[in-house]
Amino acid sequence: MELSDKRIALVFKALCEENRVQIIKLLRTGEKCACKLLEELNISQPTLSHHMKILCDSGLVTGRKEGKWMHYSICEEGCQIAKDALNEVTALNCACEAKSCCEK
Amino acid sequence: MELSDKRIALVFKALCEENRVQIIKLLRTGEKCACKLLEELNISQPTLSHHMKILCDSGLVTGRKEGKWMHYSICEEGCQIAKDALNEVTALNCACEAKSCCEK
DNA sequence: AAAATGTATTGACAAATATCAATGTATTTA
DNA sequence: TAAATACATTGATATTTGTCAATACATTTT
Repeated sequence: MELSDKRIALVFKALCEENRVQIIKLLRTGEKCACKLLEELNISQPTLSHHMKILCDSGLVTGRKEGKWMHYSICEEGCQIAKDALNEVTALNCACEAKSCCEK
Repeated sequence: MELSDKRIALVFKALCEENRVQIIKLLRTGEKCACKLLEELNISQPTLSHHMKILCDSGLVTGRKEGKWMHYSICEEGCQIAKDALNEVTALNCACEAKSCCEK
């Protein structure tokens, strides 16, 4: 499925901030609740909540509520969509690559 | 090579803005000069120059000056680094995935 | 039911970002 | 050499973003 440019920007917005990169890397070892993530980061609880919303909006991360806990994990489908999007936007179309515009 | 979280954020910053997504997609058909890109976008020349700087800083795009023209193209090495980074930050470590923290 | 706990939301503010007009700098053309 | 061209930089401004304290909400515990 083709994503809009706006949607692609939303996906990669997740990874354009250092704390969010750190958060998703923390989730590589599996599902973690927000309180656990909070222990490992030097940010306040509302700030974490803000970042988790952006990560979930991107599709790279998903959340599961269990009682009063919020469990976050990496979403493999969302990650595959991101990888596909990155491949797509950077895919050279070799047919036209040889000559450039604006020759001297 | 392992990139720092800050460097990863810089790479994906390139793709977190809609105009920049559009720009890199325009470059898929091959090298283009700034004036050609400008024709296809609804932004001013200084704004394009600003976005090209961010794209080049990310490593996804590279620039080549020829006379008064600036030719931009997708940098395959930089794109591979971005793909590797995306794979790395989203790579599940299956050993620990089964159980979560904060059980009820 | 009251207190405690985990998380989201709100409001405020500082910092970063996107944007354009004006200007500067090379380079080319006349 | 003067004018024109292509692009970058500067300065200004509006918007967005990241941050935290305070508060609200839902759930669990006592």
